[in-house]
Amino acid sequence: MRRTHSCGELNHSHVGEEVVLFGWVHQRRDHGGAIFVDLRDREGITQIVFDKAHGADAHAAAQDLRLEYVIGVRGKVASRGANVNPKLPTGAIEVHAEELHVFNSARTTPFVIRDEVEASEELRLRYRYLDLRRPAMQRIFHTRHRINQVTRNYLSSRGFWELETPFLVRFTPGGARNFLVPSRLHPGSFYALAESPQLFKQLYMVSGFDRYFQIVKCFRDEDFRLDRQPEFTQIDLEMSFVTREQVMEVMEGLLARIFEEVLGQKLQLPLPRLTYDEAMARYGSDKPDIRFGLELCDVTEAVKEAAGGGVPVFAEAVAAGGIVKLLRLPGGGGMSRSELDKLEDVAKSFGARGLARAKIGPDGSWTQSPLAKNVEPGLRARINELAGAQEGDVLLFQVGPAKQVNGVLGQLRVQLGRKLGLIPEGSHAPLWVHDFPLFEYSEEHQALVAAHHPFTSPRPEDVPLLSTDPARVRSNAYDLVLDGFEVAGGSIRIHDAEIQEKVFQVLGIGEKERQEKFGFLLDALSYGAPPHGGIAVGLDRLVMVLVGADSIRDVIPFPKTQRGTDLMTGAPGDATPAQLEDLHIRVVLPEG
RNA sequence: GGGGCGUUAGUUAAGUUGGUUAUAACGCCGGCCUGUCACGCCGGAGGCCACGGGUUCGAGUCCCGUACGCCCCGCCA
Repeated sequence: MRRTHSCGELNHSHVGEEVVLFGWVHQRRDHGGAIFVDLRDREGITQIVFDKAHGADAHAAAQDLRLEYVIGVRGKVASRGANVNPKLPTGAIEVHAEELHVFNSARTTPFVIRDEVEASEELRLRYRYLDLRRPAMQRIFHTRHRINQVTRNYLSSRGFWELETPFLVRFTPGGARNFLVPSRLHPGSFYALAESPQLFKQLYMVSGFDRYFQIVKCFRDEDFRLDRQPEFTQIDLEMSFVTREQVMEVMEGLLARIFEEVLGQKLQLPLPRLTYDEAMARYGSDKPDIRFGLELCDVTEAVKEAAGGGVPVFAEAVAAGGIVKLLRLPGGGGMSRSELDKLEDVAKSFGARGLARAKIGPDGSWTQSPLAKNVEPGLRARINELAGAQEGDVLLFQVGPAKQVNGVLGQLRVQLGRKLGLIPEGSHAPLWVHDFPLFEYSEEHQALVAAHHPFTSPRPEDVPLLSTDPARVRSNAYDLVLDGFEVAGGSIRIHDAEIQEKVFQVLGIGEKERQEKFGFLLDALSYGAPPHGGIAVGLDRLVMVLVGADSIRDVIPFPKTQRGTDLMTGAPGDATPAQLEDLHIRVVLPEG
């Protein structure tokens, strides 16, 4: 037997043809004289009918079929007349089996291979090859394939060359923790698995390749989140002789093509933009989900003018240089005390000390709030005015350092937006966030560190600040944000030796350290480097958002669990003493 | 490193203030059935209640610890 068609393509036009289908037994309905089998392959499901009239031997053999047997069927395509199954694309026809061949039987699977049957994720990961049989999973990876294809076609058409970079690289400090690979030939020396192709793509620009892209794995030994895995894929690109506008234009074009191809949606270009400061002020996040409102309201100035307005925590916060912001929940006054208490617990889990609140009563009075007793009417009225508070609303306050206040309210906003059903189903809202600070203060190092990486260029108008007030320098960096996820980030790099020198000074990286760590790149930049910049897309995250998956694991074929293990293969595993000896490695396990 | 939630037939879940034989659905096995399509009907098998301690006359249920899974903080230039 040789396959003539897939299980997803037969329709009325094939009626009367003899066909051969191969696939898995998806469902079996035995009516005695007739046995119906839904045959499944990658492309779809076709109903096969076994009965004595069309094939007595086949009908007899079909009685032994069980779920997930792998079979081949030869038979004639027949119309189902009025008895169509509207749920199947092939529902207008069926195949009357004349010959059945069983390629392989199958043990009873740990879970039924069907979209509606939800097994625990743990079990799905242990039997990932079975989980991947589910049509819903196959659709995801087909989508992922199409995004790859669109990306290659689009970027090639825009003059980009697909070029590769090494995974085994020299360890470079800063940034994500690297996975280390011991060198057998150089005892005591290690490669690092590349956390990104960053330095190599810049070298391609120095080499004159002009426009590079790559769909590439990156490795980062950091803790996991629902959108973070230790190995993930980037669509990485870099361009010579461009401004950030040109990089953004290419990226927007790519995203628009992907939206059109995958969702059939036209994307309105150019995309909206927010500065980092604006994003933090209005949404409390540098990756805001702008599919819904519920914006934060800053009342710091009003509190300052009123000298705390009789509320001790307000007064303390502004005296210490902190801020006061609130989230107004329209109609939130209907929430019960315990609901609000739960919200306070949520806020605490985000690092808040508490969650002061006020329900708005008639005439703008505040009720059910410790604030209500203390607050001066003048400040209360001003805050109500700034927040647009109406009777029946509830105001949720955070006071303290800006970073904490924005962090807590920003996360609370997302949680509430989801809980209150403010996010329109199936909608997407991409935007740019730009003008990030070039440096940020690291508590750990008690010093300014690069917010992006040390080769990110400052905004030209901020260059003078490098010597006077480096903390205020904004960068030529930009993130593409989609529905609350950072799906791409990039920057225009420094190609001017003088500016690079100043950045290193701010970062406290001396001559010796530079040569040691980045010498090859600095050398390269000194031999005639074009102005250049680029961006890298987190492909897994993008796919996750576009297909509506709950986690990045659903769009990676063989992902790791949160503790970094592969439940199917058992990785990571032990090394043999001989392997360790070869690598000149001795294992010292932690105590206990 | 820290916080939270979970773990009961093959699977997904229920299991009351601690109380006799731990339920259901799907799956599995056997039988019947020629128009089902989440087929239907009849019958059956299937349990170290994650693991280890403890409290108690008595623990799936209460307490402590461990393992595993998930979510979050830190971390992710």
